[in-house]
Amino acid sequence: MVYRRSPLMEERLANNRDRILLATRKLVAEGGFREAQIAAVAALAGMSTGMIYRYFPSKAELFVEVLGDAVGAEIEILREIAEGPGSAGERLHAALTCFVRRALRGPNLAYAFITEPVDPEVDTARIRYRKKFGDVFKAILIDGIEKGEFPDQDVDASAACIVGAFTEALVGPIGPTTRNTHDQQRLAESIRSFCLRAVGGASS
Amino acid sequence: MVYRRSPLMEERLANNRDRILLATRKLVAEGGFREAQIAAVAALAGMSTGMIYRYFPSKAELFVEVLGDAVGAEIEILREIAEGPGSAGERLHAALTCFVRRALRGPNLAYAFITEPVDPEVDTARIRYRKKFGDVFKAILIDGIEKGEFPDQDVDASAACIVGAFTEALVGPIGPTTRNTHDQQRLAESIRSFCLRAVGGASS
DNA sequence: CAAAAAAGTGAACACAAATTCAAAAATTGA
DNA sequence: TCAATTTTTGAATTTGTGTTCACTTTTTTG
Repeated sequence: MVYRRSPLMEERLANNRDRILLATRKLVAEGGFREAQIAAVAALAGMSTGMIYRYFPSKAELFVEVLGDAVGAEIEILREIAEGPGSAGERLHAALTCFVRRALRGPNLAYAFITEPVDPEVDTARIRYRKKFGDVFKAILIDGIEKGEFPDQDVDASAACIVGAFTEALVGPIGPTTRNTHDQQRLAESIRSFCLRAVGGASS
Repeated sequence: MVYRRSPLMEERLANNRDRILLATRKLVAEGGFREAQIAAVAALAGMSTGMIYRYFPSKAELFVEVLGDAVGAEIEILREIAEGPGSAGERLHAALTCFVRRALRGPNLAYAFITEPVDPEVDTARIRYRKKFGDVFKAILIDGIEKGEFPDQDVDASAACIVGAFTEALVGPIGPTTRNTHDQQRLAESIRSFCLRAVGGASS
């Protein structure tokens, strides 16, 4: 054999992979998954369609990875808050605020990740990731209940309800309406209050 | 002209239309929208594919109508509760119970109507219908706030949160898990408590 | 530079469904 | 029954993309 992958090449390959992911993310952020056809991704990444398949076995897996990366980042942020200092109520408050704000900042991306219709494979992943979001809240709830801050409750259901509540409250307004900062803050505040009351912590 | 549509024919036509709707509903209930291809619908309804297009301009519009009919029926039931007797808290309690129960009874249908990936046209309709669900709860909330039963709150946000909360809490378990009646009742109870606390009414 | 191997290309292919439409069957009124 | 008209059929067409693969280009090493 007279060819062996050099470190430089290695780097270029990794680079290509990143470019694909980046291009996909960008397209999804702009026009949702439906705008992110392989041809479009390839064009934006400046490579051929065939190339994509050198790095990802299928469009679905590419999407799942993009979804996972984005969700993973969000969860990391949330987890930091969840495991940080403060009472359970405070942390829940902070987590909710943070999440709603971030979702409103990138409406299309949020829509795509929360509910845009895609193929079943991607959807399965989405459900998994939603569960992960729930787990972060669940941890706070368990802690709060242990410390007597929150009343006893079905933490799985409550966690799911929290995720669902802001999901729904966000996606409605996200689609067509573009809101100003003031409205956004009010919305964030409303959702937060709802969830905090629901969980039994301080209402405002 | 020697052909004029007779009343008998008129009836047959209407019948065909109903058969199409029925077949579609059935297929969706069994295997979601994805199983309800035009060919399958036609086969189940006992007619040719071309026939479908005599009654519906496109698959999307057929789906929208099926979705609308099903949702309309649910909303009718909810509205009856909402406009019925009892305190706002009681009515909210009843409405939530009813909704969760009905959804759990027909899991696939609920899944299809709540989140199954479909094309954008249908999805737009779905968002509209979700809003309608929200409106029913919103009405109860407004009433309850007026009567001093619930604390003042952003009723739009709260309504959306309620819809989102049980939607999420239901769809998770709906997909793979088939639950027994006891679990279902617990789940219904959990969701209900969450929402009632959130709204500020009696907790249990 | 040359040969071997891998990376990269993009037009062609595959595929699954929705949709159409020319022809066949059925209905109607005389 | 017959001609006019409508309904019904289902094979063929269309459509939109994902995916492949024979070929070209680039990279690597002797």
